[in-house]
Formats: sequence, structure tokens, C-alpha cells
Amino acid sequence: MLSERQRMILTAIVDDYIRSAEPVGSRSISKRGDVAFSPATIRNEMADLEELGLLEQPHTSAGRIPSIKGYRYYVDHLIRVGGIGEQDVRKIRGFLAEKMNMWEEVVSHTATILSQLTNYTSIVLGPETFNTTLKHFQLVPINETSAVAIIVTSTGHVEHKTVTLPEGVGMNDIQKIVNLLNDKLAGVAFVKVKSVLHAEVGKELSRIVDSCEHILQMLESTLADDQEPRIFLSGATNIMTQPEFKDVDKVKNILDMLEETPKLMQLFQAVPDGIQVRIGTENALEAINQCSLITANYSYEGQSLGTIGILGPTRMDYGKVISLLDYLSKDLALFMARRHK
Amino acid sequence: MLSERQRMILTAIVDDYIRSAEPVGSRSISKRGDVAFSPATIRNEMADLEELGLLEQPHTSAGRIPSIKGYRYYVDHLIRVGGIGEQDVRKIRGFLAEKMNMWEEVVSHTATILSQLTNYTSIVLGPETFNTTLKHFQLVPINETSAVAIIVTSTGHVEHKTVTLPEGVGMNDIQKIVNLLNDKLAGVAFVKVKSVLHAEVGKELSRIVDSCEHILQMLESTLADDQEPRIFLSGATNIMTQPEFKDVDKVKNILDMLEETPKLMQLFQAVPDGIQVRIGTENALEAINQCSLITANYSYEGQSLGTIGILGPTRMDYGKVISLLDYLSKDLALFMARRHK
DNA sequence: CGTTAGCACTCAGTTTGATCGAGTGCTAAT
DNA sequence: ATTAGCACTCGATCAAACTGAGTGCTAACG
Repeated sequence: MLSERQRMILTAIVDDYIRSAEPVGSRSISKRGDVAFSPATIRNEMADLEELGLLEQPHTSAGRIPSIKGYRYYVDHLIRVGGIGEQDVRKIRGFLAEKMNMWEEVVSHTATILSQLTNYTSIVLGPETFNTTLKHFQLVPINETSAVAIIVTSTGHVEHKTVTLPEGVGMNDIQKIVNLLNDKLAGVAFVKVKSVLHAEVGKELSRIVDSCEHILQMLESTLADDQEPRIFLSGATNIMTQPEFKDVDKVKNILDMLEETPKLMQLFQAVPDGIQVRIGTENALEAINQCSLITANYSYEGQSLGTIGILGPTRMDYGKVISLLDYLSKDLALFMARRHK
Repeated sequence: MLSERQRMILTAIVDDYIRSAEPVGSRSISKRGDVAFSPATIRNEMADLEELGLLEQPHTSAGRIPSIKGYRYYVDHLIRVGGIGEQDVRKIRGFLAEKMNMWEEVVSHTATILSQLTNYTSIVLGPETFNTTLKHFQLVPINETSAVAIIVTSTGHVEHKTVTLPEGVGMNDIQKIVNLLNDKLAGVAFVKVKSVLHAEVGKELSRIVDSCEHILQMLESTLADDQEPRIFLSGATNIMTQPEFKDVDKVKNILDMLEETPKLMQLFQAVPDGIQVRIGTENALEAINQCSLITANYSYEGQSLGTIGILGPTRMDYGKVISLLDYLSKDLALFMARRHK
């Protein structure tokens, strides 16, 4: 357990370091005013804090910087999550005032605004489709052998896919198939589509067309395939403004990671509800061992729809980012709720 | 007009510099073997080439590097566009063997493979829609006030958009509208959609629904709006492997530019047919004044469909990139032709 | 006993200066 | 016309010296 004075000093060091990106010395803390002790006293406390693993020294004659553990303590116990600034609120309001119908627009705008307000990189996962239902299905023939399959979900999300038609399927057949599917599948949750397809559609389909097997298979892969949510990135280059990322190689590792969808998915995998802070090596991926990732779910009626996140240096303005994510995730949830209805 | 010897020397310098990224001295050229003159002679020629503006010296006691004008001369007169390597061909073949139906997949894969084979950044513009025709139109209601409009083009491209429905439009009306539109607009080129909408659809529409004006307006914005081609980027971080881009600020400028769609469009605006090389300051954008951009159109029946491009340092392997772009743009045209049919 | 002033010590960062060597331009010889 | 030779230039590299922020320890202070 830390003493009140130790907590004050740790707070001061983290705050200062977040601002300046430079090791914080005892003198500069003493001069700040809010910790009214002499440098010597502060030095003693700092030595203790270092022994506890909360601070570290880049080298003997430098000031202290927070360790991962130090940031963790700061985030868990010391942080003051103030409301967000007026300017920020105004900017967000302005953005919400724009009339946007498609959730893609909303989500990508959210990503943009997040990265602009924080100067970090924002990553937003679009709503997952798995708990939505099918609203409408359509097959549009392109030529003799292929067609475009279009799926509209209850949330207004549209997926499309070009499929190859089995031979001997005519225009009439297609219309019948489409009608049948809309009849049977409309309102069915995506997770159940596969079983319904087998249980109810199969028999009826065999009455209509010959090459029933092929079509069923095609439909299955079309309808079941597309579970992965879309990823929106913004401000990927913002890390480069941070002094600790002056080195091109470090930056490249991170940006390469951001270009790879599967890695990003891994990063966001299984984030628990609410706001989650992962500092430095707490992240699973080596590439961002010097970064912190803060994520927040947005949900509807207890069901998590998607995630928004901010990636920045470990020396990140945690307070600001957390309050922003909190605000925007709720906003996003609100929007989705409106569409969900 | 350059002498044969000057041309040889210029070629040698450009080739060497492309390989090594270091100023090329007279000795090293003499030693290469293919220019069998003494360093002194070569030095004299180099001085002449510098006077002509084809070479420049970073500082007095350094070797020469090609100037923009030097690269230009090299590209226009000296370059040997060899065929592409066997390995590359094999890799492309392997990629073509994969069965891909959607053009989005093909185009994005093309971008990926281009960046992998060249280690530069590839930018691919998806086929423009303006010379395609409308194949199918659909309106799927989501709730009382909004619906998803879906457009399928003759090339199998799908666009969708959420629209707000005017009040008092019922399910029946929607079906009628959709039928009418498919009847009137199927097969109509996109450029003509707007006029057909006014000339033929307007009157008929007024017979069906009351709020004809609103709907017509909505349809117009939906159908006419979406002209801009999609952009596929790959290997954006590859510039960082180039020694001349060890500086984070330079890189940031370029990557920032790549994140901005309008800037990219500006870059690709009005590229003439065939293969186009823009070296350094020949590019319109300040951010890539130290880069070269090579672009190639892919077309079908004389009509340009889209563009593929490679962005790299001015010190780029022009020969390789040009032959690769040539090969792949033809491949892409072939694929599109198949889909077009 | 907690706090603080004083002081020797440490060490990264910067400056300075010397050295190195790749490469040039010029001149004179071939 | 070509080339060998040579003085010269100038960035790059390295070590030595210097600077100063910051520490840890000790002793004095209230």
C-alpha cells in the first residue's frame, strides 16, 4: 500500500512524463508546487517507488519514468477521468449533426474523429452480424454462369458476393429460389441460417430444381461465410509524431501489424465489456509492446455489437482517451439502437 | 544529343545507384567492366553530363547521382525492359489459379502481389462504373422510415446505400417502384440514368404514388451519386525499407497523403493510356516530390477501366516495375473482359 | 524521527578536433 | 583523345574533453 505522498509523487511523475516524454527529476516535481517537499525527500520516495517496481531509471543519472506496472497503478488507482473538453464535445456534436444513414459512414467517421481528437491511432470494429437476422435475400444473374448474391440484414447491413451458378439453372429457377429463401429465411438469425437451410429449405428446393445439392451448398457458403466484422482505421501515422517513435523500424513494425487484418482481430479478440486498458507488454502482440491499447465495447440491450479502440504509446494520455472512448462508445450504441429498432 | 559513351556511363550510374543508393564514383564504374575506360575519362564525361543537368553531386567530393532529368532520360532512352523473372511469373500464375469471382478480390489481390513483388507501395483503382450499365435495382425496407437501396451493375459490381423514405410510402408502393425502375432502367448506362429517370420514369411514377417528387429526388441522388472508383492500397510501409526514407517526417508526409482518398484521386487524375512514369517533382503533389509514380491503365475494348500504380523512391527499379505493370495490367484487363461479357 | 541542505559522483549528450578516405578537377605526359 | 598523377575537398568516423541534470548518501536541523 502506498502512502498518500507516494501516490502524489507517482501521479506527478506520470503526468509530467505523459506531457514531456522526458525522464522526470526530483527538482522539477518539487518546483511544480502541488507536491511541497524538497527534492531530497522526493528522491527518497522515488527510490522506494523504484524498489516497488513502479518507476524505472533509463540510466543512473537520469530522472525516473513510469514502468508498465507504474502505468497500471496509475490507471487503476490514481487517474482522474475528467469529462471531455468543451472543444471536443463541440466537434463531436458537429459530427453527429451530419445526417448519416449508413452505419459504415457513422463508424468510419467515428474512427476519424477519434484519431483527430487524440492524435493517436483509432481502430473501430463494425458491428458483428452474428446476432442480427436476415431481412432480405436476392440473386441477380450477371451472365450464364454467375450471379451476385445480396444479403440485407435487419440492421441495414448489406453483404454481397459473386457466385457461380450450377449448370442448367434458368431464370425461372432463380426467381423461385429467391422467393423460397425469402419466405423461409426472413427474420431468421444468422447463427440459425445454416440449420434452417438444411431442415426446411432442402426438401422444398428439390421440388423446384434438379441440381438441388449444388445450389444448397452454394447458398450455405454464401450465407454462413461472412461473419467477420469490418475494420476501420484512422490516423495510423499519428504514432510518428511521438518522440519515442522517431525510429523508422519501430514504426514499420506497428504499421505492418495494422495492415494485417488477422493480427488486428487477434488484438481485439475477447475484449471484455466496458473499457479495457492494455499497457505495453500486457498486449499479446510483440509489435506493440511499446504501445498501449484502450478499448471500449458498444452494445445494445446487453449484447456487444462491436469495439472501438485507441492505440498510442505507453506514454498515453489515459485520462483523456478513456473519457473520450466512454463518450463515443455510448454515442455509437445509441445510433445502433436507433437503427436496430 | 549524347554520345554512345555518355549513354553507357549514364546507364551505368543509374543502374548502380538504383542498386546501392549511394553516389557512384568514376572508379567503381571503370571497374565494372562494361565501360572500359579509365576513371579519368569517365570523370570528364561525368562532368559533361552534370553540365547537361543529367547528373548531380551531393557534395564536392562525392560520386554522382542521377538528377530528375537524368532519370527521365534513362527511362525514355536507355532502359531495357526485360521480361519479368521466372519466380515472379510463377507467383502471379499461382495467384491467378485461385478461383476468384468478385472483382474486388481480384483487384485487391493484384495490389497485394504487386507490392510484394516490387517492395514498393502499390495503388490500384477499381474499375470505374461510368461506362457500365445498370443490371438490377432493389429497395429493401428496414423500418418505417428507411430502406436500403441496392444497385447491381453489368460488371457484377454492387453498390448500396441507406435512404430515408418519404412519409406515406407503403410496402405496395415500394414493390411498384422497384418494378418500374427495373423495367425502365435495366440495361441503361449509368451516365444516362439521370435523364431517363426524368424523361420516362417521372410521369409513370406520379400515377403510382403521391409523393412522387421526393422519391424521384431520392432515386436520383442514389443512382447518380456513386461514381468514384474504389482504391486499393498495399505495402504502404514498404517505403520505410528504403535508406533514403530513414527520416520519420518524410515518411509521415507520404503515408498521410496515402490515407487521403481525394489526394490519391488527384494523383491518378487524367493519367493517359498506357504506361506513364512520373519522376520526383514531375508529380503534382509536394508530398511525393522524392518519389516516382508509375501507372498503367487496364482497359476493355479501348475503354479505360481503371489504373494500377506503383509508388517508390525516385531511385526505383524502373525496368522491373514497368514490365510488371505491363504484365499485370493486361492480366487485369483480361479478367475484366471475361466478366464484362 | 521525518525532513532537508550539501556534496561527491555518475553518465548521457554535446562539442571539438584529428584522422581517414573516397572522389574530384586539373595538368602534363602518352 | 586518353590516361596517369597529384593536390585538394569534404563528409564520415572516432576519441577526448566538457557540460549539466540528476542521483545517493551523510549529516544537520526542528
